[in-house]
Amino acid sequence: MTDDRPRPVKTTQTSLALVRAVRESDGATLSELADRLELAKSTVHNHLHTLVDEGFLVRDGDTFHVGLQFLAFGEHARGRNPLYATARRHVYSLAETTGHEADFIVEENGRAYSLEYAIGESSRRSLSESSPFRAGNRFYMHNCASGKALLASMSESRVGEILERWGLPATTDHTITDEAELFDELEAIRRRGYAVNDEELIDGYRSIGAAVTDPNGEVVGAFSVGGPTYRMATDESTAEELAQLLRDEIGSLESTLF
Amino acid sequence: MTDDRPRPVKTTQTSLALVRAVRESDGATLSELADRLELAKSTVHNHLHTLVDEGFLVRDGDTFHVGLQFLAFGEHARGRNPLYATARRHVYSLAETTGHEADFIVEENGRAYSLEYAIGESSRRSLSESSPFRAGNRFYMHNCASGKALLASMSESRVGEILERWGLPATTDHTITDEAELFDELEAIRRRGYAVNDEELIDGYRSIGAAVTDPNGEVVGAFSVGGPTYRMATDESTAEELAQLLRDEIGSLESTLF
DNA sequence: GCCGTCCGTTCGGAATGCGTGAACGGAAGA
DNA sequence: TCTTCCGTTCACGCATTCCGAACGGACGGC
Repeated sequence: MTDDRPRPVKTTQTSLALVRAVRESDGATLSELADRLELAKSTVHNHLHTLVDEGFLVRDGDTFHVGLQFLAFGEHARGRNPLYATARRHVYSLAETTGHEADFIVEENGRAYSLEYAIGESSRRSLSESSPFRAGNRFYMHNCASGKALLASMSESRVGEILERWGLPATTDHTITDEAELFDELEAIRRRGYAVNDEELIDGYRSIGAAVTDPNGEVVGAFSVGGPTYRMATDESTAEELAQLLRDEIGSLESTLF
Repeated sequence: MTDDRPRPVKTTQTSLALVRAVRESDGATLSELADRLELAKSTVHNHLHTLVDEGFLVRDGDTFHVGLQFLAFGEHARGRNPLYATARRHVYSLAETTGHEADFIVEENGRAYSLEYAIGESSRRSLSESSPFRAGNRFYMHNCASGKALLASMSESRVGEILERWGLPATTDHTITDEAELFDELEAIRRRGYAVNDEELIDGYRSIGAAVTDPNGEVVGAFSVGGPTYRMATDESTAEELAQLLRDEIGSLESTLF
């Protein structure tokens, strides 16, 4: 049900598809991309060269990479969020005090974007920095802890819009794919005060999240703390303990900003 | 002399021009953009909607903003640089010990991109965070300290290529616009061991920079430290002092990485 | 309460410029 | 040397983009 309301600009779409493909394969050659997207080499050629010219791709020998030009736009978008400067410090603080992975997430267009991500010392050593998480990551709202925390604080109609737009795609066997089940879960989150993600996003990854609301009661973002299942106990007391840390951090943020 | 070698994809160019315009005006409406780029409203309409659909723009009421989607690409590009993770810590360290602004810069396609930027406590208070600098910023090589430090460590032919591609545009009265003068300056930098930027980029801004080279002697990046002229003395001893700090930091980085 | 003006949106039509495929040249590797 | 891969070039035909005019809704002045 992804109706392209107005007439989409196909040329732009293919250019962007190329950029996306370059990122996904972490560098690709012209022929690889032509095969992958089923386009003529000459077509890809023209697109790649204009993208390089614009600074959005870089050529290194015969392989193309994502250009640093993106960084300025990304930083601009991130910096526009009034919470970012403050929230990032709390992410670092959370990562340090818990030793787990922490991030701050906001909603945009029905998707959850990580604005800052950090990993605690203890986890960093064992993971050797190989976490799939990183600032800028985009998630669905229904299968990550922060996303669910955000949804739980939204109006039912807003949640409905988001579900209609993005559905409930599954990424693991534990992902909630039933709408009624999700609404029950959101109710539980509101009661509990925090959200739990138990391998719903990635197998072997568990996390808990809590939302930040502004004085008008609008949700403006969410923090989460998580890690591999063997390091994140399931019992309620540990969860409560982490949730308390989240709440403290959020309280401190809210008192400085609002 | 910006010859578009192959046939540029004009549609992609206008899409990107729109994104750029949105960023420059920090949010813009459809009509504003149509006026600005001299395009029909319907054309802009189609472009904006596909860009929103792809997540590269967001719509907030009637104004469009740069989307968070850029962040993932930017972080990806930045993370590809093998020095980044280490260099960023040194940027923070430099900002803290000097109290000034510090950044780490790399060259891509003949331009200098800031990968990380930080501002020392003492400066932050007085500037109230209003610095024009930020990670992702793109500079010309010839009018910033790090850029000149990079050029000074490159082969003459490489420098020639860059100058041919980008020229020597002036941003202040102090910008070096003469090629011979620039080469003299680069010679002086090599002799001195560090580069100085005295209001060549922005009026009232002074900085010094030094390059990082890998074991093969290739330049891989540069650090710089700077601030408003009233806080950055011109006398050689202060410059030498800061240069020494830069050298120490670079030495420490090189010993951990190489 | 009405008209003027602004916004974004829609749609048919027309020319532009995008996409193709075949041919070229150059760099490796067999 | 011959093969095979790469990226590059070019002329052609048609899909697509771009336009302009018309529409509908929101706002504000008169």
